[in-house]
Amino acid sequence: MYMGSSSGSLSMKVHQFTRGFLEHEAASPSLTLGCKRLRPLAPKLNTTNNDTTTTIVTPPFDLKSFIRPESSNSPPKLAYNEDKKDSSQVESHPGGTRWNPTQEQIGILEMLYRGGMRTPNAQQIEQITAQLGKYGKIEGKNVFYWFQNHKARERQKQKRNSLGLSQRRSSEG
Amino acid sequence: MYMGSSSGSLSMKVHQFTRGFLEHEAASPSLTLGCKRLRPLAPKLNTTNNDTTTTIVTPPFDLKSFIRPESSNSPPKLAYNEDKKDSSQVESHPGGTRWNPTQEQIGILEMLYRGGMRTPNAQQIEQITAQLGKYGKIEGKNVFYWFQNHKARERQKQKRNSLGLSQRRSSEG
DNA sequence: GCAAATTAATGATTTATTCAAG
DNA sequence: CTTGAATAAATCATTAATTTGC
Repeated sequence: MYMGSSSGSLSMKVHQFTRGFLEHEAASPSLTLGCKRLRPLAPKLNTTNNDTTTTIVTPPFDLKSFIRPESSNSPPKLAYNEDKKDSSQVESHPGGTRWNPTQEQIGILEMLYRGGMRTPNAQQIEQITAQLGKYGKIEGKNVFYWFQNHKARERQKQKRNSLGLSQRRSSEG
Repeated sequence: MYMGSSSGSLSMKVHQFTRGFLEHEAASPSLTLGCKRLRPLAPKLNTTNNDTTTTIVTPPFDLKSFIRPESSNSPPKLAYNEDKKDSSQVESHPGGTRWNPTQEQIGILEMLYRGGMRTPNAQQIEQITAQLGKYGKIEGKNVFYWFQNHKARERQKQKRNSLGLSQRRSSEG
């Protein structure tokens, strides 16, 4: 683990608030969880023991509306928007499912990474996204994910490399 | 990555002293609560082209601006008002430390969990938060975290339990 | 009966793993 | 195979219970 703390200093309580404003798609589920009408099915919230006769104002919200029939994590990744409020014109990428960074973006990101940045916080991400947005469509979450993945993968490579070096002495000829 | 909860004109004002959160934060990517002005997150076609007339060519913007050494800004957590308890005792102070759920909130959450909900998405969380907000201050990220933690800890218990049972089976008979 | 110290519980963050698109 | 995206696991950090001493 990294964090760079918890190694002796017992007063180290400083932690940087990194992630923050990543935006994510809602992955609208198939079920319509309309919040318009809720069925007053719930009888009442049986609170533990109420010494007061205060009737808990049971919210008329239907639990079923929340509970997803299937916890399948494979929601339709359709690029649709059930509630297109701000339908901006789509860029030149049709089925744009995921961010495909441009060279400029990658370059800048790597530059930042090499510069020492590992987990930018909301503020940083905001700026990075703003800058990278000039070179192509990008969102804050993309920046966040990129750093996460890049860091993780660099470590993987490092690890593999390290192992490889040890073994690499006989084969590989 | 989350944002505030609320639906409404809830003033998202953070009383953070030094936290420096420009906005509410969230950690896991899965939520998408729209900001006041930001759209509720379009799945992917939501790129508001921020076309500023700023002709700032900005080279590669200052990397340093982003890369912030930890030592640079380490605002003391502060918030240690141990004996400072003369006025704010309500749970309405956002500048609090962390969410401490009420029994009602826990009850509803457990109810939902038992109902089968595991990883509610933004939409669900939005509603849950709205409802739970009636019983006490709460944010969307709290709901998200709760489910994450609860699920994980239930599994831990299950695992431990399972192991215990396995051992018992041997000498059982 | 209260307060400091300790423990237990759990909210919040970070990291590792996995999944899926290209 | 590469890699963005998502999830789960592990960990940290803080708060509430509980214990201990006066």
